[in-house]
Amino acid sequence: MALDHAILVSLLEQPGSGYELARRFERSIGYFWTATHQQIYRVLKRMEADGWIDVREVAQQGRPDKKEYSVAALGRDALSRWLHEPIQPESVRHDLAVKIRGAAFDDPAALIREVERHQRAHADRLAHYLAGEVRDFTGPGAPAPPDAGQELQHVVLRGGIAYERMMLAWLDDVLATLHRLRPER
Amino acid sequence: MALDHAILVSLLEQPGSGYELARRFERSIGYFWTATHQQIYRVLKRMEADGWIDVREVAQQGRPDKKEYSVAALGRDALSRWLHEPIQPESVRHDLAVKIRGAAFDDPAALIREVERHQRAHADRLAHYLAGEVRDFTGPGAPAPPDAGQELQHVVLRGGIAYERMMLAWLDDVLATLHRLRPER
DNA sequence: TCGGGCATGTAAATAGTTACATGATTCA
DNA sequence: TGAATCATGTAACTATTTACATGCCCGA
Repeated sequence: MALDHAILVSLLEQPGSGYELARRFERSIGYFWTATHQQIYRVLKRMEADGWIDVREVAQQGRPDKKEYSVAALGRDALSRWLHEPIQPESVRHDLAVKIRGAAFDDPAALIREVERHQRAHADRLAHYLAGEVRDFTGPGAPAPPDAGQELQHVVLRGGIAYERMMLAWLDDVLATLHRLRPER
Repeated sequence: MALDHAILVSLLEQPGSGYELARRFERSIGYFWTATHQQIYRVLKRMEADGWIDVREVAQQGRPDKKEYSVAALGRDALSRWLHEPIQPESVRHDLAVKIRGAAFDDPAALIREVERHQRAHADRLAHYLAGEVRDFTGPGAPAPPDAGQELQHVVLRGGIAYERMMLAWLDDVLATLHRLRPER
């Protein structure tokens, strides 16, 4: 289970509250590991009880108080242990592929809208990634020379960019296939 | 939840037993939706109780009897309903990306072996996909002209191929980055 | 005063993983 | 005889999702 570890990494990059983590899981780290705030609060509680993370109550002005979590020595050890363990081939969950194969038993043309929707979502995400890359890594405001952490974050982002480009190209292929199968043409 | 639907699609493509489904989920449909036999038997039982699928006891020679499942009208309806519903952006789970970002707080070079392992796994899977493509779709034994079902299965397979190629290229990028970060060099 | 953002949670249901269990047949 | 394949399951645990819940502050 890597939610624990994803949270530890995020807290090492920047300590923060459960709420802040939940927002990071909607962007940034959330692009390769999703989690809702309910899950995050539960895991934070457990990791705190296990001594993996420390809490600090932070009073804020004009906002509710928050609990700022940071990684303790035990948490660092747990992360390190996980990093040195091999991980098994990741399990994929690709609804759209199931739908495409299922379309053979329904109306393939009915999927066109759905595929177009996905294509737009991927195009948006790609644009977002590319903007982030310029902002954080390749633009004039980016730190030079980058440190190891930045290099590693950048290569993960490049993976996201490559993934979105691959998906857009494939969804084009899917659309062309669906159009070819339409009876009326 | 798409496991139900993945099973329905697989049974429409070819009726079969829980055991056979479990093996399909190790190949073919399993490349974009994973499930273990325990999950499959549970879902089959539920779908049978709901009248989505029919069972037929099949006696076999030299093997235990099996229950052959096939999709009933109610199951087809359920699948059709799902196909016409939009699906939400899929949630990603990418352990390796978490590990790479985590490596900033450990020894990045220690990840090299792990990344190489993943690269080999993706290369194997790509070779497997390409062999399947020739066998089922582009080779001389393939049916010509292909029907809609084959076209759709082929486009899903092309997606798998594109994914594996993208991953191999990205893992090269990751390795180059990790090597660049090694202190000794 | 109403909606949205900040902040934290509980409860219930569903899904997924891991471990255990059984029993037949075939092949080395 | 022992391992591998075929075949089906139960039980316990862990993870994830969805729904419900509270309360403060700020700006329109």
